[in-house]
Amino acid sequence: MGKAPCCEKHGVKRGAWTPEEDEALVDYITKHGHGSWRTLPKHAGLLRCGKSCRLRWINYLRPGIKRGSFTNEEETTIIQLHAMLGNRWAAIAAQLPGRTDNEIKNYWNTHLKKRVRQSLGEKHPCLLPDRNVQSNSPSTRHMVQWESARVEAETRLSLESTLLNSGSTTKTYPDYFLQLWHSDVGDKFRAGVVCQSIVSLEESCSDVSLQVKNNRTQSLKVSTPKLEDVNLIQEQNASSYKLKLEDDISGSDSGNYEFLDTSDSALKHLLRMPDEIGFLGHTDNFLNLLDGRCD
DNA sequence: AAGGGAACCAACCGCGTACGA
DNA sequence: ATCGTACGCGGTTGGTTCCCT
Repeated sequence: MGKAPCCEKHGVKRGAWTPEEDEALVDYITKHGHGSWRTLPKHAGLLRCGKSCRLRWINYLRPGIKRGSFTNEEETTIIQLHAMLGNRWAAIAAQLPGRTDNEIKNYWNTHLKKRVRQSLGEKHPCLLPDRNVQSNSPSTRHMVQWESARVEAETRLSLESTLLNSGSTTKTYPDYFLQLWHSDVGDKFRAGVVCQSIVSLEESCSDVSLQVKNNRTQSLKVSTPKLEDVNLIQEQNASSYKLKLEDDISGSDSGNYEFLDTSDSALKHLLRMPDEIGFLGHTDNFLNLLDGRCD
């Protein structure tokens, strides 16, 4: 089916919003609610497309938006959640009241990614793509980007595999997701925070994507648990969890670069993670979880 | 002082999906 | 079941500001 254009291109203003436009948008939404974003600009007397209005409202004008620099606690939360969720900015933003996905995404790309990479590079150089592979050739750069993505994906998969094996070992680490589960962020998930935002989180991870080689992608629909199921999720036993994880992983073939979108599966498993699963180590900083992988 | 590159961030674009007809 | 529409999300762009030489 054809994709409908988001808005008429002619007669629609673009670029930075003026204070007058902001005022008009705020006034209208305050009085009438946003209703249909598509028709809102017309009703509010704005020469903007609905999409633009929605973005402006959500990212800037909405009440409760927290401006200014991120606190250390927020930074830590972002880093830890990103380790679990990947680039699911909306899901991460759901854990940071007053922060928008766009803001978090920008902050990650401009501040945190670099810092985390630096930190990883110092402690765990093997997790970074080969720094010697640098080229101005577009094709080579493209390959480097692919390789970088593949390394990251394999690292995630490897960590998840380690989780599987942990049942038969008494080694203290590295139960990546389990440790995260028992970290500060995991505490928040288990406590009320996860209940408040469970809907948005579940919405954002309602599909598990299966990356197939040759860039073919197919979607595997999974059912979205209802709020009342949250308690049940907590009660699932360790063996069923492990079996589920094994099922997911056995369908992938890391050698051929077929792998689960472990960001999604990780969150899904986290939300189903039973308390009974024990783990013997604990650390607040997820970077520490990688200790021992490179040594 | 100037200009060039880097950093930052608001806004845009395209895709996937939910939902109603 | 199919199609059309609207919405939400993540990636990307481009304008502005900052910083260094």
